[in-house]
Amino acid sequence: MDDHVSGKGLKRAELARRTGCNLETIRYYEKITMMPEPPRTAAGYRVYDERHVARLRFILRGRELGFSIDDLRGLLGLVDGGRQTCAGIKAMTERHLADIRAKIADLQRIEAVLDSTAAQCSGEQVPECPVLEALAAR
Amino acid sequence: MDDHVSGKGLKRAELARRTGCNLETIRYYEKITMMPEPPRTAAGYRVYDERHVARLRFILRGRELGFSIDDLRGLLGLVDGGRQTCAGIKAMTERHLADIRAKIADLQRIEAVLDSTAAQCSGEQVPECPVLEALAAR
DNA sequence: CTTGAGTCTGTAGTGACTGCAGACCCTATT
DNA sequence: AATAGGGTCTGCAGTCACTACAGACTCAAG
Repeated sequence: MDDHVSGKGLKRAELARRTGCNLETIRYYEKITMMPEPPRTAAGYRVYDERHVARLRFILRGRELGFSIDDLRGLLGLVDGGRQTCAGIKAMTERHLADIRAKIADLQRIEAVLDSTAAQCSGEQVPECPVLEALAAR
Repeated sequence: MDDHVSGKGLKRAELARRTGCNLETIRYYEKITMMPEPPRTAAGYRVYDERHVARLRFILRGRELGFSIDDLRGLLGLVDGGRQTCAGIKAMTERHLADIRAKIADLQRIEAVLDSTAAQCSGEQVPECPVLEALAAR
């Protein structure tokens, strides 16, 4: 073991497990500079610590909330720079919130169409299916 | 002009305009066999007719409603084959509806998080921004 | 000392497009 | 008839955010 101090020095798989991130995605985030290059063991194995865990969780959570990689780069830039203009973050969040709401509205419209057309389906083998007609209609 | 009969024989740009589809996407749909290869003029220009318009609208509408290309391939296969088992289509639609509903639920959860955290933003330049903390939290 | 699991690298594939370069072609104007 | 401009053709590269793989290496356990 390169480290035997309790809890310190995670390998890639361990970081993946602790964050729920896909193994390869960690390497990908490093490549696109979303994650810093971690120190390595003599053999070249990546060694992560708690700050890496926190940062990766931040990224994953942001992605879960629908922020793009670029949005998160902005957010992380603020964190890294230390000068967090809360107003800026708020504005960004609110833009994003508007996006989310638009998406919800879209999906609800789709839901209504699908729901009403599926309800009309007899299940029989008929030449015209209401779902197909709903798709064809304009 | 290759055709001068009213309304017949659309060129690619015209099909794009009439359906709202991107010009290149038409060619893409042809390549992945979602759209049939249309007849060509002597010079090699694609010539579309009303059936192409209808089919492309069907595809675009389906995509708008969140069906994948593969879903639509299935749907179109039924249409093309003539043997439309309405029950099958209904089942597919209902699976898809469940997906849509799950997506709506997800987005609403995200909306709630973003909304409440953005609301806490003072707009001042503080060391800790609630949005950032919401992201970091787990 | 071997075996099996984990890690390393670079690269290719995914889905659903979108964009571009360079060669043709067609129409209208000079 | 020559030319200028648009539209169209082709193949291929790029996008986004990953995900998967092949082949070489390293490490700990039996």
